[in-house]
Amino acid sequence: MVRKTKKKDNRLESIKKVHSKNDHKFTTRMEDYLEVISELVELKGYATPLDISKYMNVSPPSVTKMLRRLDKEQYIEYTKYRGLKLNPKGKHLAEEIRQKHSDLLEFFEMIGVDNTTANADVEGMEHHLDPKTMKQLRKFITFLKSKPKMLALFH
Amino acid sequence: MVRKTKKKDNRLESIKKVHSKNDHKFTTRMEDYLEVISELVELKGYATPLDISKYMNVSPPSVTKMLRRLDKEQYIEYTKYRGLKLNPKGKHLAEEIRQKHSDLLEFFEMIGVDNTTANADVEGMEHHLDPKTMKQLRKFITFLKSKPKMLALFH
DNA sequence: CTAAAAATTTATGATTGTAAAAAATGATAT
DNA sequence: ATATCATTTTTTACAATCATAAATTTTTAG
Repeated sequence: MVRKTKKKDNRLESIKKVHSKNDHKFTTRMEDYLEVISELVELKGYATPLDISKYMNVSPPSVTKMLRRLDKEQYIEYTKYRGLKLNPKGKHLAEEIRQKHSDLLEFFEMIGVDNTTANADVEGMEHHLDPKTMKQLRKFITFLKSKPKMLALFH
Repeated sequence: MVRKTKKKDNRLESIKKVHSKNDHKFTTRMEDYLEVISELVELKGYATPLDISKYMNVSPPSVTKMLRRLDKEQYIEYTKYRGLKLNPKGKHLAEEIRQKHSDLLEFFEMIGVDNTTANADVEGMEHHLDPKTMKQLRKFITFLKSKPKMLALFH
């Protein structure tokens, strides 16, 4: 009796802890933009507001506003009409997200999730995973890769 | 050359697809509230605005507003000052989230993520996973459980 | 030097949050 | 049983984030 209550209580307590205000300066939306910007820079060497708007599926004015925000918070250096450059801070964060994205995608495809679904899920999830979790996941992926026969058994 | 560009393009295309407007009637915030409400109902038989506000870490007025929204969208039946009841629609959604939560938690703990971290990550992720992905994950968890020696090898 | 394209500004809307004030409920003391 | 008072709940007024449409400005291409 007490045990059961205790367990549920813990669950609610966990949920509560998660919902407590975190003083993060960056929102997941900022991360989304940063990821797209970083992909574009990687791909073409630069990122225009129009391209960003296309891949974020938002209107150009939304992009302009976010660019100002990202500049103010030092993730990018942005000069209006002149373009933008990722700052070290932004580069670092984008790299972290890209790494998470890759790892999660690899894992999902390993366990048989189709590419489209995996990409969609990863895009939603990637902002919410602790480095500790990612470390364990990477370790596990490596382990799985070292046991190809085992994974074959699963499929 | 072309190959590399092609691959990156696909990645951006995937990201784009994910950010396209989905006409979901419910936001992840609504899901968060619904989850807490469902936990409270499970635990105490009812959910008061004050309790909800405590576990969501928001102020009571925020709760009142969300309750109206959830009522309008038919997830709960809410009569002011009188309490609330989960509708089938809300019950179903909450159950789905709880199931995801449990499964994800189980998996993370299997691969060695501590309970606190796992709970935090799961709370953030759970709203973003496709049923197809969850199905594969459950299948994989079952598989792992059937191979305890293998998992021991990982740890 | 234009005309088209791209980028930005302005005005505004939806969602989600708060603080402070008001209203309703419920518990207690007579 | 009811008047009173503390607690809970709701309303009101307003803020932050992120979005858009329409108008404007800047850049760029011919």
